[in-house]
Amino acid sequence: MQIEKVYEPQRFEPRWAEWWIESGIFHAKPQPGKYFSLVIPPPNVTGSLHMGHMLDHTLIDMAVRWHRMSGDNALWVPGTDHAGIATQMVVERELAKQGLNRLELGREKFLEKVWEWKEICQKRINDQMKRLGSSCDWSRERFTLDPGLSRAVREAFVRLYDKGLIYRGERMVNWCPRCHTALSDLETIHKDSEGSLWHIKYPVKGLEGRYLTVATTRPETMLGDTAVAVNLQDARYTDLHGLTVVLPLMDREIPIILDELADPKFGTGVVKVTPAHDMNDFEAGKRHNLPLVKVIDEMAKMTAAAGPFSGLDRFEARKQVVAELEKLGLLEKVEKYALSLAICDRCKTPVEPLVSNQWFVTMKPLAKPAIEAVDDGRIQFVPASWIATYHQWMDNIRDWCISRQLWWGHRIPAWFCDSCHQITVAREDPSQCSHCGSTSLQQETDVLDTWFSSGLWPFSTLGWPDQTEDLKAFYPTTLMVTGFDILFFWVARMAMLGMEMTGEVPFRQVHLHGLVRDADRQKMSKTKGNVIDPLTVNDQYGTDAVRLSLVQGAASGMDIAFTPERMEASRAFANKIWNAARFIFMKMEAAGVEPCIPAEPAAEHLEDRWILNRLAACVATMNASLDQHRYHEAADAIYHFIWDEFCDWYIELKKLRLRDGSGYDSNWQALLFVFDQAMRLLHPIMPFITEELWQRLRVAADPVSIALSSYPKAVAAGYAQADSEMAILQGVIASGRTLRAELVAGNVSQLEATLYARDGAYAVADREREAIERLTNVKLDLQHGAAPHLGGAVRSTPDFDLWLHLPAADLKTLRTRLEKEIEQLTKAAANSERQLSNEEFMKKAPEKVVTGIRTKLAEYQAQLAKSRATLEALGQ
RNA sequence: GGGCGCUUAGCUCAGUUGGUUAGAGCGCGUGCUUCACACGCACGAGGUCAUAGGUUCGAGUCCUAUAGCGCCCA
Repeated sequence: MQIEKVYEPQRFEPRWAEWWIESGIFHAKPQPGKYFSLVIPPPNVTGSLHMGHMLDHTLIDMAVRWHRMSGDNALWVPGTDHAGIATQMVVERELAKQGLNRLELGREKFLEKVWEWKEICQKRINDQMKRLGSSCDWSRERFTLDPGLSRAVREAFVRLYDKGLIYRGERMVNWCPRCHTALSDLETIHKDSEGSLWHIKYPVKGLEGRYLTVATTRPETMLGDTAVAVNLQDARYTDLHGLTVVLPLMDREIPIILDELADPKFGTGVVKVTPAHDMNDFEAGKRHNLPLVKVIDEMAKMTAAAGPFSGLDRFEARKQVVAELEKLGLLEKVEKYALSLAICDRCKTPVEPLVSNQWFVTMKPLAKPAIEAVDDGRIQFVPASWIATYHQWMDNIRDWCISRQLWWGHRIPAWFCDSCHQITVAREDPSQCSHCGSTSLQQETDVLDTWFSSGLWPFSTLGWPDQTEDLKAFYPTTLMVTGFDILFFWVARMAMLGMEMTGEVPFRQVHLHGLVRDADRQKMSKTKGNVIDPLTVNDQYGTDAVRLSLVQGAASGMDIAFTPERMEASRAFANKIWNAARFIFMKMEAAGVEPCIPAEPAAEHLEDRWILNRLAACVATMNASLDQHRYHEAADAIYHFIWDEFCDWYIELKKLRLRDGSGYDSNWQALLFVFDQAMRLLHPIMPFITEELWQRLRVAADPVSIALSSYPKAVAAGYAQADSEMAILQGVIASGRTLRAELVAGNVSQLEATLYARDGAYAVADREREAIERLTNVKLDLQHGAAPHLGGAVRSTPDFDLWLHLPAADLKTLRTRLEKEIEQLTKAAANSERQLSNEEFMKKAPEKVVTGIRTKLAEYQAQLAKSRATLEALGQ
C-alpha cells in the first residue's frame, strides 16, 4: 500500500470533492422513514463566499454527514438568493465602470446584464461550496427566481392579498435616494454620528418681536413645515395657543398646534412639524389634518415646493438655508449634537423618509402563530437565549413594506386597470380586470423585497405549493443553521410565512452561530481589507484544517477570531493523522496484512482493552455533542482521542507487539478496528483526509465512501480492569520520564532501574515490562513489594516506587519538586478534611460527593506519606 | 430609553443542570534527528476565574450592585 511521505491535502481534496458529486452519493430519495433535511440559507449572488459562509456550511455539513452516517435519509438543499437591492447595486457598479447606467440601458437590457452576472456568481459560489466538500444534493439546487419558486412567490402573495393581509397604501417609508427604492425597517440601519442642532427663530404673526425657537438637525426640511407644535401643559406658550407663525424663507403662515410631539423638557419645548419628511411629524400631521408639503424628491433633490432652493441637493440646500437664516438674523445658535443617522444597509446613503405608495404586509396576525411555535417548543433555538431577542422583535413587529422600486426581483402580481383604476391580483397573468372586465391592464412595475421569497425558501425549494414527493418526505425541515445576524431577516420571516402557508413550522430547530472575525476581532469587510478568502486558506492549510479550526472556535454561538495559529494547529493535527496512517500502512505491508476491518475488535492486550474503553467514551461524547449542536466539544473529543490516546499511547505500545511477517493477528484486528472507527468519528469534521485514508482500507463489500459508512454508536465500555491497569502503566512510565527529564542532562542513554511494585501493580509491570523499558529507556529490575530505604532518584506512589540508578545525580531538583508536591498535597488533604469535619456538609451533601472526597483524601494521604518518606530518605 | 452578551493562564478561548487539586490550543522554558510524524517526541512553568456584596454545607457556575468591552432594537 503506497502512501506519500508528506501530508499534502491539495493533492487529494479537490479530487474527492469532485468524486463525491460525480458519484451522486449525496442524492436523497423521497421515501418514508426517518429523515434529516435542511435547506441552505441561500447565499446572495453578489460575489463570492466569505469565511462566514464557510463556517455556516461547515456546521451544516457536519450535521448532515453525521445524520447521513447515522442512518437518516439526509437531504441538504443548496441554492442561491437573487438578493434584489444588493445584486442590482453590484451590477450597476460594474456597468458604471464601463460608463453605462441602468436607465440608459432600460429594464430589459439591464436585466439581461444582471442574469449574466448571476450566472457567473452562482457558478463561483457553487465551485466554492464543492471545494469545501459540502455534501448537498446538487440535483435539487434552487435559485429564488426559478420558475417554481417564482410560482410559490405568486401563490403566497395572492393568498395573503385575498386574506386582506397585503395592502397597498400611501405611507411614510424609508427611501434610499441612491438605490432609488423604498426599504423595510430592517434594511435601514442606524448609525451614531455627530451632527448639529440648529436653533431657528420663527416670528409669531401679529406679535412684533415675539419668536418661537425650534431646534432641528435637518434645517432644510423647514421649507416643508406646515406647523409648529407646543405642549398643552407648557405654561410658557399658553398665550400663543391659536396663533400662527410665519415660516421664514417661505413666508408661509403656519399654525401653532398643541401636540404631545412637543416635549416641554426638551430644548425650547417647541418643535417644527414637517409631515412629509419625518415619521413622527407624519403622524402628528394626520392628527391635526396638516397638509403635506414635499420639498425633497426621490433623488434627494429639492422640489419646486422648496421655492428658491428647488433643484438643489438636500445637503447643499441645508447649507444655503442655514446661510440665509443667518443673514436674516433668525439663526439663534448651532450646537454639536449626537444623532442616530438612518442609512441604507446596502449603500450607506442616508435614507430620506418619504411618503409614497407602497405594498405592505400586515404582520401581527402572521407573527402570532410563529411566536407560539417558539414558545411551545415546536421550533427550538440553539442556543435558547435567542428566544428573548426573537420575542422582542416579534412582539413589537410592524407592518412590512415589501415593494421595491427595483428591476431585479419578483414583479408584484398586481395589475392596475386603465378604466376603473382598481387592482387585480392573480396567480396567472390576467387578461382582463377582475372588477370591470376591461382588457387594458398595466402590471405593477415594482418588485418584491427579496426576503419575501427567502421567507418561503424552506418549502418553495421542496416544490410548494404543489404537494410534491419531496415536500411530503422532507418537510418540515429538521434544522436551520445560520448566523444570528439574520435572525429577523430569515428565521423570523420563514417562521411566519411557513406557519401561514403550510400550517407547519418550517424547521424544528434553529442553530444560530456567531460571526467570523479577524485575528484582532474586527469584523471582516472589504473596506477594511481584512477579508479572508476561503479558497485561499483552504489551499494554504487544507480544507480539513480550516474546517476543524472553525468548528473548534464555534462554541455556544460566540464570534470566532480567525487566526493563522489556529489554522496551523489544525493542519498539524491532520499531519499527525496522516503519519499515524502512514505508520499503520507501512507496518501492514511488513506484516503481510491485507486491508480488512474486523466486525468485532480483538482485545488480547491491555492497550487494546484500554483503547476500546477510550473509544467507547469518545463515541458517546461525539454522538451526544453532535446531537446537541456542541460541535466544538465533538471536535475536542476526537482530537484528543486520536492524538493523546491513539497516537501517543496506543500506537507506541503497539509498536512493541507488531512483528514483520506476523500476518493478520489479534493486534491487527484491534488496531485496524480502532483506526477505522476513529476515521468515521472524524469524518463529519474532516471529510477529506478521512475519505483518503479510509479508502485505502476499504474492501469490495464496504460502501463506496466513508460518507456512506455507519457512524459509530455508543456502546458500554466493557473492560473494567483495563483503565486502572493502564493508569498504573502510564504512571510508571511517566514517573520514569519525569525523573529522567529532571535529573539526566544531555544525551539519551539507557539506565538501570528498579521498580518495587505492590500487588496489582506488580502484575501489570511484570506483564508490560517491555513497554516500561522501551518507553522510559531503562533496563528494568522488577521487585515485588515495598522498597527498602532509598536515598536516590526515586518516584513513589502507593502502588510502586521507581528508582533510577544514578549514583552521581544532583538531587536538588528532585527535592524541590517533592517539597512542592508535599505542599500541594497537604493543602488538598486539609481542604478535604475540613469538608468532612463540617457537620452541615456531612448532613446536606449527597452521598456520592462525600464518598468521593473520602476516597480523594485517602489518596492524598497515601501519596503524602510516600512523598514525605522519599524526601526524608534523600536527606539534606 | 428597552433588551442581550462578554470579562477565566502571556494570547485565543472551553468549562452541560453549583460538588472532589479549574482545562485546551498557541506561545514560553528544558531536553531529544527514539526505525509514522521537528506540522514531531518527552518533561515542565504559568490562573486571588473583572470588582464588591449576597444565597448555600459548598460558587468560575446562582442572585444583586459596580466597572470595562461588545451587539441588537427603538
